[in-house]
Amino acid sequence: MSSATQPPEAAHVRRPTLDAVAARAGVGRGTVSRVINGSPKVSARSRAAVEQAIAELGYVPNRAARSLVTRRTDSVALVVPESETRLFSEPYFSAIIRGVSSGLSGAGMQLLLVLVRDESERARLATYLTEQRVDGVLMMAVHRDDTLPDLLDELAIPTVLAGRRGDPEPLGHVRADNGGGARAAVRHLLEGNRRTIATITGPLDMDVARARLDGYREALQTAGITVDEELIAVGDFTEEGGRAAMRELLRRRPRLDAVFAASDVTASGAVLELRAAGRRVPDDVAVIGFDDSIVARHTDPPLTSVRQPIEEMGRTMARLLLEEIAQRGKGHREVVLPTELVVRKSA
Amino acid sequence: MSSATQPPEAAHVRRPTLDAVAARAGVGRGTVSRVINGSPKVSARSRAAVEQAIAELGYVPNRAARSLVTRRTDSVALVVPESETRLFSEPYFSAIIRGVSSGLSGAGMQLLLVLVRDESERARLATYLTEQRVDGVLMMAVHRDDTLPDLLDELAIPTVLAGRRGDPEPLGHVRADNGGGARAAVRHLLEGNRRTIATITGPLDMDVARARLDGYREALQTAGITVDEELIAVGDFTEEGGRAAMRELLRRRPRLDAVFAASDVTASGAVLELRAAGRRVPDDVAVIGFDDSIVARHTDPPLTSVRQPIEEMGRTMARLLLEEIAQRGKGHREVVLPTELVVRKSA
DNA sequence: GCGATCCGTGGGACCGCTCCCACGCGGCAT
DNA sequence: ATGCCGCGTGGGAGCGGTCCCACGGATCGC
Repeated sequence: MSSATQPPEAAHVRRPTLDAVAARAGVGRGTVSRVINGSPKVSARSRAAVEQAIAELGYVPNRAARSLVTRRTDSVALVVPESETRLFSEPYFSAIIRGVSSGLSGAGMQLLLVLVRDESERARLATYLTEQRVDGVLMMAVHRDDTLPDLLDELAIPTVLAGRRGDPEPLGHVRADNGGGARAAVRHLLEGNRRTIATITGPLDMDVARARLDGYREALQTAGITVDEELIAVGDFTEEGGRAAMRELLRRRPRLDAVFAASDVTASGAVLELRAAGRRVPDDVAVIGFDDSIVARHTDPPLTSVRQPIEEMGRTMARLLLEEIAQRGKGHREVVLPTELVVRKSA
Repeated sequence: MSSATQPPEAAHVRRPTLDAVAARAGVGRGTVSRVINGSPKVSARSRAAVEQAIAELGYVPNRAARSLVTRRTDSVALVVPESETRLFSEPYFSAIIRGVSSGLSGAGMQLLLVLVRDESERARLATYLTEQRVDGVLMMAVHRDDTLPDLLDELAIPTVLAGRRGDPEPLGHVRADNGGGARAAVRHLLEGNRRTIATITGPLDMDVARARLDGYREALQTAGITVDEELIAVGDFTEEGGRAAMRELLRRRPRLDAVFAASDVTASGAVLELRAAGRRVPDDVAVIGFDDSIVARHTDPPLTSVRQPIEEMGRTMARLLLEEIAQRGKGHREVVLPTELVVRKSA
């Protein structure tokens, strides 16, 4: 396009400024600014002139200049404890991001990804957030004793959590209906005429784990079955944890005929251990997982599992955050999204 | 901490500015700026005074103001075609992000995540990048005919790709030694006395797929075996593609005794199909996958697979990009990282 | 017909930083 | 003593927007 007289190191061409647009359109800076920001107080002819000038010049406002004066950055941070990216059932991470990104797109908001590796980085993040660097924060995988959310609350930075730390949770958050999912799973097992139903939980300092355990209890009680505490083993969402818990359960209650695991990975560990013990799945023992992750489709037999609408959760988080940013205090809500039992071969 | 006389809606406390620091330290603005940016032309006593003032005030420079004048944003974008996040062996995505984030941390660079959903978003991204919004761009999953990289090249925006579009690739990029990994896999099969070794490729418009296929060919030729084109089936990295390709291969060459698949997911599809056809894995047919993803550990039997150092790739991408940003034109390099065969039960 | 009202507009002030120029001052050569 | 050099330094001039005030002209009511 451009001719040969350009300097070879053309680095960073100067982009047209608002002044340039104003000059070309034959109006003042203020008017151009108004057009860009959609103010109604502009005559039709001025608006047309400005819009044409913008198109001709290929003008795009400078973000830095704008945010210097507006004190808004038009970007939000998604904070993820690095330790969790590995542990969490893998697609979860991608799906949340996909959802958040989709919920943000259209609002012209940037997504900043912040992985927190260790305590020192966690401290640095605190400083970081204290600057006026983001308009809001999304947090994944918050533990019960995590203080970062409190800091955010204190700094009055709009925040939305994925899941809650406890009940009640003062901050806005989105979560799946973990209890409902667990109840559905146990109900399914009962309908399959299983009577001695065990469960392997997640770490009980996480609300998801507690909620799933509570759902398990409720479903049994509703069916008029007394909960046998010996049928409850604590896991940690890992495969190895699932194996260990399963061994323990088999020792305590050898005649169990079903297991509800709080994650697919845990369930896959349980299946391995059951097979090692000579039990057939689902013939002797039925197994249900949670998450409906990729693992569920690839175990042998494929796992019946509770699906949570992860991408939808991400999208909802973004929506809540945008609302909260737009009108502080109006938000601070919680949203619970439905789960769904996906029946495969293991139960 | 603060007393009760504060207004209830304390929103956005005014942070101290550089002027405030200068006043407190009893120096000029210029000196404070020099200290912050590590200029050597500051006397020890001035520096000490400034540093103390900064600490006392809890001063943090305003990013927007700085980048307005420096024309740097201190942030880089990671561009990911949304379609790929689903398709790609899942942990890949997380691992790259983890690596990039780790490579970026310390350099004080922000990571912007940009998922490109469709063509319209792709076009918008072009505009977006034309603004002075990021100092550099990382791109994942580039296809052969992707024009975005060319645009970036044209705009003189430092860019590093994950993988290359073709050979040669003018842009800086990082990739795994796909050919070497494939050769190692085939060699392993040969050492296990397999002689009729088939392969299921990925989509051949992607360099990774081609490189793995080439590695397969080379390993056979090195062993003095003529490549039988009927033993090559084209897949698409999906499970269903793997099944279809496997069916086709069994039809063409019923007596094959090994399969090298270009991804774990493909391999898992192949295993399912082999079992459906009554073949035992690995007894009758050995199978090797690629990626060493989570899927590999959970199939039955667990897959022997070629591991690529994904996180390391992300880290390296970040490093190359930072170098390129620091001194344009010096970079533009390519880095190839080694792969490694992980032997499990399937071969 | 005249003042009050309103609408659209131009442009100064400012956001918080970096860049750079000019200046003061001490040390050294002359 | 005089000049020169160079090191530290202060502060003015922007960077490219938004905000808001003041102003001109058309409209309105009486």
